Amino acid sequence: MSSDHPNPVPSPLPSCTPTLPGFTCGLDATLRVIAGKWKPLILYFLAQRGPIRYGELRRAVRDVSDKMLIQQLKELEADGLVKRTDYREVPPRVDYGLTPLGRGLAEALVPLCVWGTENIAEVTRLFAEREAGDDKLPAARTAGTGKEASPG
Amino acid sequence: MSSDHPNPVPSPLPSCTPTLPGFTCGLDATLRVIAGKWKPLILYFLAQRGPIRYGELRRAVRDVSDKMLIQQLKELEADGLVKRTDYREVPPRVDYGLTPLGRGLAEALVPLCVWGTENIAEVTRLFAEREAGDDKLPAARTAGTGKEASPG
DNA sequence: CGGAATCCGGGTGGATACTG
DNA sequence: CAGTATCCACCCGGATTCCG
Repeated sequence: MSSDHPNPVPSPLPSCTPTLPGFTCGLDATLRVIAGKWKPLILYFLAQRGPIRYGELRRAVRDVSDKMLIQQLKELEADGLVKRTDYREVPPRVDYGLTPLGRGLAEALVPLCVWGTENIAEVTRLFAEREAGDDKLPAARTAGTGKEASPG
Repeated sequence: MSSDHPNPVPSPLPSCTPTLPGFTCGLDATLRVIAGKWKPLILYFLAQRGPIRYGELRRAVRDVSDKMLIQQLKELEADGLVKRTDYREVPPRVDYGLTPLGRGLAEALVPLCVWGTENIAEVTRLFAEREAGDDKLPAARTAGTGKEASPG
């Protein structure tokens, strides 16, 4: 069963140092840190636009509620990725920026952003098919990731 | 802590082509594709180990149930990232591999893997503090997104 | 071995109203 | 402006059971 299968064998990716305590691999560790619907987007916007105020961040990350934004920001802050600065003024002024750790993580997101931009046509078409109701995928689609599919 | 400004202005990241139809940016599009607790891990394992059988993949992605693994694989297949091959044998033999599109996405995950590996110490410490019940984070941890990535 | 179907609890996350 | 508090629908995802 070595040479007779129709699947072309791709060249393997660089190793992931799979022997880590508590985590499957480095990717696993990263995924747990950015686990949360809005965290990658938050990190990336903060990286792009520098320390920005709460309201501006909320406008940038569209479709996010106050509750979720605050919640995820608090977690990111507790994880040492985001730094909050309260200027203690009236009216209130608070801004959020990245720590060095957070900036490193944000930079690691760049290839994902590039991939999405380069393959935007494919992705758009895929989501259009999802919306149209695929015959071959009755429940897997609706139960999958259809929640945030409202077009903005 | 170095003697830096409280809010150091980071060097801006490369642009994200923020004017895309339906998506906030390229990163947003990518995130919707890999939305799902196990999808990035699945993609990465498939990229590393080539076309592998179902059982082997399940062993690689630990802590995943059959239901979730199958579900996410189906979505990845429907999205044109994963290719399933059924050899129609008894006992059944099926393997999963990446399409060119999936391969590209998996390669975009490499920096995240690298970041996790390089910062494994920080991440491990953070999660240890979470488990210990942090005094400074009474409710944000328990009510927050501490566990999963909401595939959304 | 490789799946499919069903039940089901709990967490996620949205909406709304309110505060300083 | 920058949050906070509360309610609750909904979906994720685990366990179990059955099929080809």
